[in-house]
Amino acid sequence: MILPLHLTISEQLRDRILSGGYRSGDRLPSEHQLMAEFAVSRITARRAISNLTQQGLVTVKRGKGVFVATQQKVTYSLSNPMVFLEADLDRQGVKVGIQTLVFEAVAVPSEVAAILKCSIVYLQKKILLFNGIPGCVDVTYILPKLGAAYESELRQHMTFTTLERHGIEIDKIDATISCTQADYETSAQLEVTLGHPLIVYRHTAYNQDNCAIVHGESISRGDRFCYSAQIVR
Amino acid sequence: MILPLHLTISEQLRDRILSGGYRSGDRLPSEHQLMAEFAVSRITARRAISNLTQQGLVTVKRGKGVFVATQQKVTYSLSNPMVFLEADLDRQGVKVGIQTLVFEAVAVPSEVAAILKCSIVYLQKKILLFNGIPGCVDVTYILPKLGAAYESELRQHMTFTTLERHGIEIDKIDATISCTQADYETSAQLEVTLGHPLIVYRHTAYNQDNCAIVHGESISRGDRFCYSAQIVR
DNA sequence: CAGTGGTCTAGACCACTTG
DNA sequence: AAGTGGTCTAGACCACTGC
Repeated sequence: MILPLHLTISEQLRDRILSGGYRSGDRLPSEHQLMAEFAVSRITARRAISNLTQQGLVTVKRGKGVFVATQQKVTYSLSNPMVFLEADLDRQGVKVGIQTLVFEAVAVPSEVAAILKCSIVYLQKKILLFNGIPGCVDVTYILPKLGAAYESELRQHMTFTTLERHGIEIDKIDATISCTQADYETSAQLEVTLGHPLIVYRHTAYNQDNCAIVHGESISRGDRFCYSAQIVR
Repeated sequence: MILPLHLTISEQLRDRILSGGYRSGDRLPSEHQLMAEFAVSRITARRAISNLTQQGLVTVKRGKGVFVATQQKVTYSLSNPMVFLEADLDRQGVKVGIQTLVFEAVAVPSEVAAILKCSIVYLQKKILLFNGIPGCVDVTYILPKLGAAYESELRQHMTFTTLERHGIEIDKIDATISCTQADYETSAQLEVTLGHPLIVYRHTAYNQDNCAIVHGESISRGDRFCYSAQIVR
């Protein structure tokens, strides 16, 4: 089994990283140094580095160099009983900031129409900052009555926290977790490379009358975020 | 805001895909056609295609061309009450096949020692096939007594299904869901590109006495798999 | 065989970072 | 100014696909 040059180089660098030869935060050899060390062209050296960034092992800083990535994940519990994001992260010492990009009434998109029985809904797009660093893009559709009533508060706080504060209780959340790859827009918002893995948490919240009142999608950086659950018989 | 050439090209192709100009399964223009259409070098054309594959929008087939990817995800329910993978997927019309790569007694790795109170455990590495196509790499550590007793059956069936069939009931599962990017080995096993997003389901199963009996990690293709949950107050 | 993508080279210019 | 990575070109050879 013969590997392409760029792969043999990136695998060799990977071994050095995983074995501790290069530690977390260390600078890797520059492109020129790699060209000399492995006697390859610049494109091949760059391809090797690209292989490593695609595996999330290193991050590249323009004008500075290539550095071994450091991983530390924040956990959000899906377990019953229900816990809200802000409270859960606060326990882990993470402060959540909110930067609302869009808050407006829109015609309900067709995918959402079957869930929220409405023709007009409020659409909110926001970026969540974890300790000041962008970590999540959230798109939420809210029933018009609720969106209109609590707009100023919704703009600055998490949706569920706001609703609960006004006595609107969430009784049940249906959720799916999947993953995708960052498109250009999202990659810019979350400050990651194109194609960076993202965790998608798609949810629908119901009130006590089993009416869907909120539907949305939270797209978080896969390298910074994970979900936990406890399942019982 | 000026974008690099390769990005303007890939964004333009992306629009054509999302708007339906190119449909699912269609062939995109070849590298040479892109070079002509956008008057760029081959490297730039290739970079544009690479941007699309990194977003999971297209797949490349050597000697044939570049094709718009088709997405269809299989869902695994995390919700209570507990449902096992085989039963859950069977309901969705997906047949699960198992290809065991490793099944052997090993010294317990340090990360696992705190969970399974043992010095020797059975390690099983297997690939799960969904309707014959590789979709998941599973690494499981099993208490030695159980691994030895049911080896032949464990090799060919899902762990929990086998244990339940022998009266060993799982009472609780602690799980986390995160995502990563395929390294070279995993990318070869799951037939994806380096860096492909993967969903990691890390779990510990406990019996009625609240003893951990199984600990493991299922790494699934992010483009084929997702998890669902229902959370109640 | 022609057409496709995969790998690789040498060399150029630009933008950002640091001293 | 020197060093870093980012973009881009032109051109070569190879391996796989299908006719």
